[in-house]
Amino acid sequence: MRTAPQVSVPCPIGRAAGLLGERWTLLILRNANLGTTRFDAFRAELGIAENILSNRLARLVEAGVLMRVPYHDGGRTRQEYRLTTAGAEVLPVLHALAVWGEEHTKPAEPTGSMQVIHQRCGQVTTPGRVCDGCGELVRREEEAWVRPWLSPDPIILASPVTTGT
Amino acid sequence: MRTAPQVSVPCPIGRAAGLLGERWTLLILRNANLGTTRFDAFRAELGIAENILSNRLARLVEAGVLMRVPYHDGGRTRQEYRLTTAGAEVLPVLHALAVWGEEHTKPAEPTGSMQVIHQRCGQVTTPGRVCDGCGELVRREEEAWVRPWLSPDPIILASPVTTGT
DNA sequence: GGGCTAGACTTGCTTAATGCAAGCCAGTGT
DNA sequence: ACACTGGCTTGCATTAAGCAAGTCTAGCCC
Repeated sequence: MRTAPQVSVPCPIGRAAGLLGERWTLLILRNANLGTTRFDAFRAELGIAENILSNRLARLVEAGVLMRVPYHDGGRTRQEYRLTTAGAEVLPVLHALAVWGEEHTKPAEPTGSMQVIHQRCGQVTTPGRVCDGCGELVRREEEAWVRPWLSPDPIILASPVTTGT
Repeated sequence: MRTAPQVSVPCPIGRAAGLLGERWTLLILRNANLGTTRFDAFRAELGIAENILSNRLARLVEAGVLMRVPYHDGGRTRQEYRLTTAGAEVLPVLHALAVWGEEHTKPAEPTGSMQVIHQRCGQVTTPGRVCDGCGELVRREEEAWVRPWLSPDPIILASPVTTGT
């Protein structure tokens, strides 16, 4: 399959789209930002075929967007896929997609729509940098998403593995 | 090929990604936002196969993101593809991708990087809603992109066909 | 200590999407 | 009358995606 066609074009949008615009990739990153880390969890949440998931995760690790981290599970070592800083920084892309999708597409059956909450002030805000409610910058650690078709509880965004925080 | 798998899921990001995240779609919309309207121009600029382009344009028209508009070419009628409001509103997605791509990907050979200019104040700004230079909201009509690997001249964004403006 | 189970993958095969080349059609310029 | 251009469509080969089944590791349970 070799590296995607657009990954080294001069246009940054082309390069970003070459990686992020592959099928499943944005969905994987969405869920990773919501805290999913394990192979099986991605598989179950997205309904993606396992070979494709394996392929996508490998590509995202190679691109430095996810990082394979060993973790301890009842005494044994397993792997999980954690966001890197680069992975966390696709958040604005997800925000933009959420806004556009909310505005210009329709779900099959009406459900409560997704909401972004600024935990610091408790207000619902439009996905973006600044809170509609209090006007402050929404820091990632203070942002939570409500996805009512899954659960009424807000989900705080996952923090990236940082070699530095 | 039927309508993409994710287009009616409850998550707006999934719906947006189901449409925009198809291969070529973001690139087509990028170029449409930069003023490309004709089939042949898209084909030449993107190097996309004609049957795929035909398919994508049809899908984007169906989704209400582009609109097929007849135009006059030396006496005969041809078709062009113009942005609708929905198409113009993918701009924030393109901005977010541009920022991410600039930050986290590398071109094959170093070229001057893409810049966004706020024509009102003349400053270069980070792609986004607010101008870094003057602090004002950047309106679409005041925004121009410089893509130095193609030309040093700024390109003003295309305006959508509006049934109302 | 033998079988069971969970997580994380591979492998093989089928179906769908992509890419390439060629062809078509209407109007236009020569 | 003929080549040409823009905008397609059709056919066929190649590549990617989806599905099912199998593998491997290592605890865990009795």
